[in-house]
Amino acid sequence: MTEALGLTSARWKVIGVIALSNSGLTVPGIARVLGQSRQAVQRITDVMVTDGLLSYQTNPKHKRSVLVVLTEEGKTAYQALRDVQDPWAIRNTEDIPIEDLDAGLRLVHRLIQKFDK
Amino acid sequence: MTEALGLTSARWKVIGVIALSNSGLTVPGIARVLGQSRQAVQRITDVMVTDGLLSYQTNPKHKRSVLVVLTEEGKTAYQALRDVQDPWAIRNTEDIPIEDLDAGLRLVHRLIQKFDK
DNA sequence: CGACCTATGTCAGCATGTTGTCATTTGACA
DNA sequence: TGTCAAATGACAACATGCTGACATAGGTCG
Repeated sequence: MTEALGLTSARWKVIGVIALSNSGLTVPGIARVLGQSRQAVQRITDVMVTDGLLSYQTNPKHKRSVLVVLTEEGKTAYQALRDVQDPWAIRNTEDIPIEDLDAGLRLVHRLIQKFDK
Repeated sequence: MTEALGLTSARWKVIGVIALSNSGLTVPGIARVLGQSRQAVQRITDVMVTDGLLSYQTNPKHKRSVLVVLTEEGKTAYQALRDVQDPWAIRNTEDIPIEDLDAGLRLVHRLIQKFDK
């Protein structure tokens, strides 16, 4: 799904997190949201900045830890992604009772919470 | 969980597949069961043979594609794994109604089947 | 039997993720 | 204000996975 847009799943995740934030996130911040190491995120964002999807912005609250924001190209990619993914998600779930999906989601959350302990 | 046994999750997966087979599997066969590339499995099994967990056995049905079998050390590791994982699985699910777990499993299977289409 | 497609082994390059280490910046606290 | 722990950046080593490519073995069909 991401391939047609020139993205990969890892970049998709990063774009998604940033798109849902208001004023940009630091690299370690993105890592915390994704539950990944900051080093892994750093590598991805560096490449994405090179590719023009993201840009680093001065962080008024921290001298070294810059904020990661979407460029116009990044925002376009995010929207293109949504235009593909949303219909896909609907297509694959529309014939399943909402109660079933909800119960499944609650079960998964419950298990995750147990595993984190 | 695997770390204490000197294993990794990738090796765990391979051992599990082989343990459930009767007379050994070929590398591409393991890959098909796991839904992974044969190259990825080949790399893992090569290391595991070096480490003494697996051994390659002549395949009467194929000159080049050998069978992968568990060594005694491999069987011991598998059992040690089960001794840790089974209680863990029970511990994390015993207070959840079996109907809920079953419904969740059916939902996941249903979604996977949709995604595969 | 020979041609041809498929399966397999093998090597290479790449993407994604982890952990460990060390220097530097931040921020809280005595 | 000085100290010190936590957070961050940066680099390295490694594990796991993918795809592509090429040669060889297996099996089917004319």
